[in-house]
Amino acid sequence: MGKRKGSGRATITDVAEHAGVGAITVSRMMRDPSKVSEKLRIRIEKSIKELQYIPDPKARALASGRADVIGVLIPSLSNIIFADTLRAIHDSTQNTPYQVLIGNTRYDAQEENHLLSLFLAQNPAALIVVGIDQSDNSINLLKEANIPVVQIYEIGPDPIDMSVGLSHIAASETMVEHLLNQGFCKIGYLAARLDPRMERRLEAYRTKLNSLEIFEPKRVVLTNKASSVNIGRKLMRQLIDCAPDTDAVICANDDIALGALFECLAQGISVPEQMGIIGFNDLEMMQAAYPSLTSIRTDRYKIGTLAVDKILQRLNGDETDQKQIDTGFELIQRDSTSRR
Amino acid sequence: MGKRKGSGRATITDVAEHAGVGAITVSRMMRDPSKVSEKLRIRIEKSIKELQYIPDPKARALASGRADVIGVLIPSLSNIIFADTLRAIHDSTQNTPYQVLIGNTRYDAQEENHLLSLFLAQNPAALIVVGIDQSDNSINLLKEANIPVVQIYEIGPDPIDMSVGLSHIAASETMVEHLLNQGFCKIGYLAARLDPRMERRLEAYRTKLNSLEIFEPKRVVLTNKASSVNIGRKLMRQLIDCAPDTDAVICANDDIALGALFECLAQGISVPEQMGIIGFNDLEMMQAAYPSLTSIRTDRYKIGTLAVDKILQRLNGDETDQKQIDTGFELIQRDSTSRR
DNA sequence: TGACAATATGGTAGCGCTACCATATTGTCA
DNA sequence: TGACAATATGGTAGCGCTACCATATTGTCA
Repeated sequence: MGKRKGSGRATITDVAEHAGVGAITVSRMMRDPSKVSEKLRIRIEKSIKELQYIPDPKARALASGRADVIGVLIPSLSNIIFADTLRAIHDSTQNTPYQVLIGNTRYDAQEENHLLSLFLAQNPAALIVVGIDQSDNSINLLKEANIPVVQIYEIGPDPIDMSVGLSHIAASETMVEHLLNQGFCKIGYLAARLDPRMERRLEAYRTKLNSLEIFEPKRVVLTNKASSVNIGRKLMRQLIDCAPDTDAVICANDDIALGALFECLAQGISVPEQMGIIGFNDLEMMQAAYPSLTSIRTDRYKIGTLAVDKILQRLNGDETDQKQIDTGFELIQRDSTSRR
Repeated sequence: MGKRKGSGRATITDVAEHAGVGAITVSRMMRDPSKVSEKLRIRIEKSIKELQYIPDPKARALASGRADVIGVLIPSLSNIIFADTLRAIHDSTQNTPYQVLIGNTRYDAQEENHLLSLFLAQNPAALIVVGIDQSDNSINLLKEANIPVVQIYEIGPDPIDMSVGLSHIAASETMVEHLLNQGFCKIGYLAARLDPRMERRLEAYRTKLNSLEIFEPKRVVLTNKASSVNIGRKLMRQLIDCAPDTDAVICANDDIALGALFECLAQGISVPEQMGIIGFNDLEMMQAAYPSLTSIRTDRYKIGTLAVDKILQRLNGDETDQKQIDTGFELIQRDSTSRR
């Protein structure tokens, strides 16, 4: 008798003995049934069912040197934006052998680097990271890992491997242009704690307004606190106090936009007549708000789906021609900015 | 030379050789430094640093028969409610060796059962599941697994092992009583696709109103679609059409409550004068809304924290006296129901 | 029909750890 | 100082798979 107690569950050896075949044949049959004759296939399948055999992924990973794991590093677990993409990633891996492992970087490059080391120690099949602002250290780890890597949400000039996202600069410019087209000209900006993508949008707004010589620093209201609807209200209140002639606000995201709307409602400021409001992400609530809120729609579910698609393609050996996918964005115009 | 290529990274054997000790001593030192003399400890630590050694969790798990993994099965990835708890679980496991593995059951008992089998094949250290309505099959798997199991969000009469949550029946009764106390008496109910906890709350509302002989079926508006702010608007519209004399609504969650508020704003129905609105969960936006929205605060972060605490206690060998924790709830009264 | 290729199956060793046991070293007490 | 316990360290085998190679079986063609 062995001196080491196993898990108690059936192993591949049990199945092999039960079916009267070699263990390796069972292994083959599980990974690619076409490599085993029909006769044995049926016998093995029967044994698997009878013994309720479920392969042990960690033994598999140890033996093959590759875990059927896709690591995902996201900056926040309680941000619905990332949750939408996570859902897509889970959905897309649903009928594959791949398991999703989530790491929360808390918007911290060092934490990202640390998690990356931990994840790589598990030989993941692929990795998904958010944004294009990884530390040099992380970039090296990712490149040396020699596995498919997808950067999501933003596309930039020099992807580590593949990327799926959009240009936040272009999106920001579109927001400004839309407001100008609607006749707004004293355009403010509300933003809470900035992530790199928000920073890029804010910067693009500044650049754009500067180029038109209509940029006024007093209309930019920032805080270091995390985004929230309440913060949106506070920022709006502050803006109205400091620059009461402001006629529209670009909000760093939809939560802030909703807060801005509530503050206008509370102060009796009519939207869009006295104040235009535009958000970013187009959360579902933007359409339901009254007045409904204009926003930039970003297809976060699609980003996750495409990221996994790219990864699976590569893992299946298909070289991708397209290393960078621009998922674009769409300005959804609603009441909150419709003046004409 | 070995015929099998390793990962390329340093292994425990490399560290052992480098430090001039046995591999098992390195293993010991990593898991419990106090079991190794200071002399060797320092030497091994130096070697670990120089070789940048990171232990391979899957090899560790295979050898020890137990993975440092806490499995979490949640019904939805894009529901902020679960995200809050997930964040707590991640935060609480941050400085432990445990990794969090998330499964998305999509509110489907069969999928839950399937994921459970897959998770158990990995010998997780513990499991967290949502609610108390697991299938018999799942309950058996969980009991046979012989590991700490925590059911979260709801507490019931017969926990599988441990549970951390609240009584949704009591919460619902509190909502009804609050509305009655505020002078509302024609109380409606708006709900989208029901999960078991929502069902329990709806049922408690029915029972309560029936016992007071003021229950009227026409005031209950339901749909099979998923909860959303837009659905909240639609349900409210429907309620106003079918039962225009309704003077307050209990909403299955905050999204629906926010939608109900917007519909009232759109129709010029004053809140709370003509219509009281109460939500459930107390999302951050409830406070920021105008008028602000009454809701039941549930401490979702704390639920996650306590669940992990209980698990870590048990994994450390401390038997818990308290197998069931009632995290309670708090009715946060705001403008939307404040009549007096 | 024989030579060879293609296909199907299996044995062995090894992935990187730790459980289990053995042994060497140190400390404690009469 | 000797006997024994406590402490520190190490060797070996095994966790449950699969890579790699070997061999048996079948098919194909001149």
